[in-house]
Amino acid sequence: MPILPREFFDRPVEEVAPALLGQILAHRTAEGEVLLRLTEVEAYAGPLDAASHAYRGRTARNAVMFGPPGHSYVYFTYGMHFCMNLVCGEDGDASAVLLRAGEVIAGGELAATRRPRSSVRDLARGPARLCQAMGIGREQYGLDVCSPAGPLRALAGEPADPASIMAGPRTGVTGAKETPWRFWIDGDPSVSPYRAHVPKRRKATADGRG
DNA sequence: ATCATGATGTTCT
DNA sequence: GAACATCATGATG
Repeated sequence: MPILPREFFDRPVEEVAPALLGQILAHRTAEGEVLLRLTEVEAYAGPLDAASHAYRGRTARNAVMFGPPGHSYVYFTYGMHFCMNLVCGEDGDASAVLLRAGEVIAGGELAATRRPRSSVRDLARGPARLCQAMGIGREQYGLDVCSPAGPLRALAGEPADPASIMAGPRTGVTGAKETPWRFWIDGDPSVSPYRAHVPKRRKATADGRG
């Protein structure tokens, strides 16, 4: 299976994101390899996008976003989960595509070991589940997915039929709520349910009740 | 199927 | 201190 060339990622992020649907993410570890067919993604467009991690400029966490395309941006969130992006655009654009869901097409046994209580359908249905099933964590930060010998690679699959690609608002973000940069394959069972962002309530309210 | 809620700790203000 | 690109679970229809 051929690898995706760097030029694939070196385009505007809103163009790369839908093109990623149907492509394959492969991750090889000592335990084996898992292959995932991407079915749902979200585009984030650098410092001008209020929903992007690059919105307030470069930090230690988002540094890889400001580098060349075709690299992985992995971040830790909610105290327990990892999510994974692929850097897009020209070097310095700081745009990236969040990998939200996919279908495990090889290495399902290994993926199931990593998510023992999950049904097959839910193995990579959601960005944090995807990372868990694929074995993605801090160690995979900044890897070049266009490197043929690398452990983490983006492979050329069967691109999704353009007629089956849907677009809508991004999930769980507070800024730029309207921008329809979530893309998914219509009707695919591995696509995650949409959830609008809800601010968390603190334990105690300071308004005198309770 | 939906809804509500607690868990957890890093990052940024 | 507050926010956070989430998930599992338990209640309910």
